[in-house]
Amino acid sequence: MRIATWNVNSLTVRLPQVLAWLQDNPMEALCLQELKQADEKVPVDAFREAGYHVAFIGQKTYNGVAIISKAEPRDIQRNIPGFDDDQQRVIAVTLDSPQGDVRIICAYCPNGQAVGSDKYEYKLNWYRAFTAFVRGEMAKYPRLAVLGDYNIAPDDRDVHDPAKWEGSVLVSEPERSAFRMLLGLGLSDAFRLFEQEPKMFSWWDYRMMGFRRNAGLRIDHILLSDPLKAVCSACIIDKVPRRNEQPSDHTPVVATLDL
DNA sequence: ATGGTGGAGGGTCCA
Repeated sequence: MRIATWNVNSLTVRLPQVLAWLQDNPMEALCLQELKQADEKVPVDAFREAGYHVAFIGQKTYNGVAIISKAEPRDIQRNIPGFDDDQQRVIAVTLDSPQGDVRIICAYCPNGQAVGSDKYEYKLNWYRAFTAFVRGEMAKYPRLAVLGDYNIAPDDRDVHDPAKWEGSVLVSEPERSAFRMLLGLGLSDAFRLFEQEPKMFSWWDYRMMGFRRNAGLRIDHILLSDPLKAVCSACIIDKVPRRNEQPSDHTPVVATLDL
């Protein structure tokens, strides 16, 4: 099975690109972030016609996440239980696989805006709550994948110009430490299980021709529990959709699981 | 240091 994550920066705008990409790249699960649309606007019918279920939690203007899946989603969890938050950033589902249940968590982690800002503090608090949530999910579901826009570049290999970015939001040490806490639960960054080309990124700023200069960051990740790590045979960043007209500023990350 | 672009929504806010 293949699973993927893609921050689409408005599903209203990007729906045709998502459907076209799924046509070329069938997925057992596709995690979407930044829908930027209310629940009633989520294009459930369009996905159904393409052969997919949709579990989602929408939000007007900002945030909103969805999991597109071939199998019918079960045990849908929206948001982080016990974490009071009006921003819709998390959804989790259980999917059937030949080896048994696979738990999929889709997350749009906060951006943080700038180190020291209120939004930065919110980001670090959010990560504490999210890590506790994932710890609980791991205890319940051995086969767990956590996919999303983490808004953290884990180390300098994931940054086009580490000197320029040093200490700033998305790469600061407290953020990287929060990311390592997640890994510390027993999760592995699927992309780093394999040899990769240098300067591989998943996001490029719209401004200053970021994509043309490959001035990007790797901030979209697929984390796998050990039982899924053991069956993961590939993880790639698909840069093709970033070359579309009217692209998202992010591009999909895909993991292949031999299940 | 500033501002560059894109999305949403009708002000600016967010990324």
